[in-house]
Amino acid sequence: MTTTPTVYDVAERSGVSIATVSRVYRNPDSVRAQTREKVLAAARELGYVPSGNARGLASRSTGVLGLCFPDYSDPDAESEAEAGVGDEPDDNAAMLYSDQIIRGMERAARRHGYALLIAASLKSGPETLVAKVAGRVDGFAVLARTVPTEELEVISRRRPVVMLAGPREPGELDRPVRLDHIQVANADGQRELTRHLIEDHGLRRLAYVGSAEDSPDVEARFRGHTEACRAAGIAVADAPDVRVGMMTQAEGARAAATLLDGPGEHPEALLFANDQMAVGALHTLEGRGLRVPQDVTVTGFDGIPLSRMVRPALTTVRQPMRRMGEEAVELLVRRLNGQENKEPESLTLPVSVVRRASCGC
Amino acid sequence: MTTTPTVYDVAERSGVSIATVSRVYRNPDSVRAQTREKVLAAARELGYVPSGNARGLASRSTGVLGLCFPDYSDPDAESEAEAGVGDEPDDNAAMLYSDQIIRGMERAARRHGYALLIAASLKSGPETLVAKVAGRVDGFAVLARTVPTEELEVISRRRPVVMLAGPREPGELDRPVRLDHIQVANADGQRELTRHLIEDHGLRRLAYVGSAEDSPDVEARFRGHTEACRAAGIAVADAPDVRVGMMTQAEGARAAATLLDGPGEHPEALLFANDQMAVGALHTLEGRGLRVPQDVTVTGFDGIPLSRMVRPALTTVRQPMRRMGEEAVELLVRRLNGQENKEPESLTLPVSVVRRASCGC
DNA sequence: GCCTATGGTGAATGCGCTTTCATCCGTCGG
DNA sequence: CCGACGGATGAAAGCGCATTCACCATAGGC
Repeated sequence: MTTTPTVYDVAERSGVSIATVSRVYRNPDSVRAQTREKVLAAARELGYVPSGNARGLASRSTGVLGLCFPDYSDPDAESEAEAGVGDEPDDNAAMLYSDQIIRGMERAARRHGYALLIAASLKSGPETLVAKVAGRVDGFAVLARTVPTEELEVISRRRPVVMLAGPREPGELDRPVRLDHIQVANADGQRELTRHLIEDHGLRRLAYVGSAEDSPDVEARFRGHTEACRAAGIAVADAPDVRVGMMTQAEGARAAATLLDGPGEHPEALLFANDQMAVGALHTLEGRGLRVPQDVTVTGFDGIPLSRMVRPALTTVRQPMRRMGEEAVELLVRRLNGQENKEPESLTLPVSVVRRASCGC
Repeated sequence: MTTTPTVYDVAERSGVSIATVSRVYRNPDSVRAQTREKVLAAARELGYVPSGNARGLASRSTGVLGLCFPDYSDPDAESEAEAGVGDEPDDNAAMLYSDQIIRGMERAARRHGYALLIAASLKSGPETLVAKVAGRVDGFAVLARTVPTEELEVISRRRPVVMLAGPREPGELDRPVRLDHIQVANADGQRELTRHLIEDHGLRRLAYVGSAEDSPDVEARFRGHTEACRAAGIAVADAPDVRVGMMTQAEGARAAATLLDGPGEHPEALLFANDQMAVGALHTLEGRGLRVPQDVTVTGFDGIPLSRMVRPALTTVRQPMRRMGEEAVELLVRRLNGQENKEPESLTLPVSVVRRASCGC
């Protein structure tokens, strides 16, 4: 690897100008076949690989879309899993959320001729994410509040940005940042699920487990739950019955214990704001000899693969995460094709209640 | 979006030179705090986002690593899944192979300060992949034979490339392309698993199901199987007992049926070259009222999450896919840090037999 | 009080490519 | 036989940044 060959080298070797070399790659038909072959041969001999940077710089576009997502990784769980001790259910399942989005975006991006640049937010350097992603892509998606609002504000003035889940309009109330936005019908889904438990299964004593973080998604889910309860004349508190720190299996197991150990009769149904926690609860219940759904009903939210693998299979609300990734790309592509100054769009994807064994269906 | 601001605009607005603006981003400490603030303020006002392209061009590196993987997508399965009809087990599980690698690479890349550019191979334009990925990254990994050997040959002369799984040295025999290479101990794993069935469970009539494609991985697994059989004095054919086209659940189910319907006593154990097929076989067996493992033993290979969710849980060989992704990044990073002209490395990652219910453990 | 460090800054160059615009040559109509 | 015309190619001007190198001021050192 002395010095990597450039258009100049290829041009010289094939006896043409750099403009022609460029044409061979960008618009082969505009070059005489014979000339083209000469150039390609020279390129092959030299091991010429066009510089994406130079190309992007000169043409003012990269052909790459980006995705920023939060740093879910738990270093401890990670190393433990790597060590090969036991199966790593939590980790595998937990990742699927962002994985599905990646998958969806990748596929849609490919259809439109884009590649996908992914980066998890690093809490390190100040402008790390901006530099790493925003500067290298034509547009990108951000998972919830991965990127500081202020940065988003600056970037979104120059590049299409679509926010996935999370708040509709981040930023101060007086100066909101308006972005394209895609979310799922969290409230609708949970409302329907709760309604199902109440009306179809005749359950009345429901307990809801949400998260402590300020998550618009979880709030919306709880709101749906509340609405369904109110509609059925069931009293509900203003806040979830239990709030956990992280929405993991371990926390779900703990929350279940808390609810069962509470005063009075235990709830007939434990509703969790995600599947992870619900699965954790299943373990707790099994450990205590309580049968699901005969003794207690358990439900989740998300529809991760794990939810249908556990016994009993989990009744949950399926989120179309892959579709969300795809829609994000579609939106970005639309923006890049001349819709720059249209008003921000907000898309709400429908969810579906998946009735499985854990609610008695 | 009139014209996007550049260093020049920021420089002018803050009354400094472009060199200083550049310093503010690349090496903040080398600029007086007061000057720095001025610059950052101007940048904020203008909505300045440094151009990754220009940066990469000037500094001759991108800070991005790449991954090319095959286009697994099955459009039909896809749309069906999106339509929401039923759960989509096959799809979810099938993707995990590359997802795990992505995850591993992403994480390792992040640790080293790189972002990850992913692209599935498109059979379209000639130099698509090269242009899209190779030109934009500092180095990249290729999953098996995703990229035409000839392209790889050219690219690898200029960029670190590591091949994941697949052949050790692609290319013509007389002119092999030597790349860094990471694989798993396919033969070891299968040998150990087969040995386990023979010695620990006393099974003798084993049937192996592989794939028809020319896959070095599957070949290696079958070789391990063969060795274990020979070592135990059991006769085996030169080829798998059944070869399927794609290694899917459906094909696995079909293969199981074929084996059970064969002449004479049916095999005591069905060994599959991956988990997908084994899971499919489980369905077939259940449908016929055969108990696993009492009537038939079933094993897989890969250790995908699905393998432990099914009933009975599948005995299999776990591949450290995530680790493979991580090692790929480590290798690339090492190359990028001055090991350019070292001999190609080949790394074989250990696998582990996971004994679960489907073999009687 | 002169000379040398030292830290902060600006001028200028080049990274490798795309993209007009101009040029050249051969061809065709008159 | 001449000018117009069209296709293939070359010349040259950036694209936005990093990076010497030179420069200037100030701070010490003698």
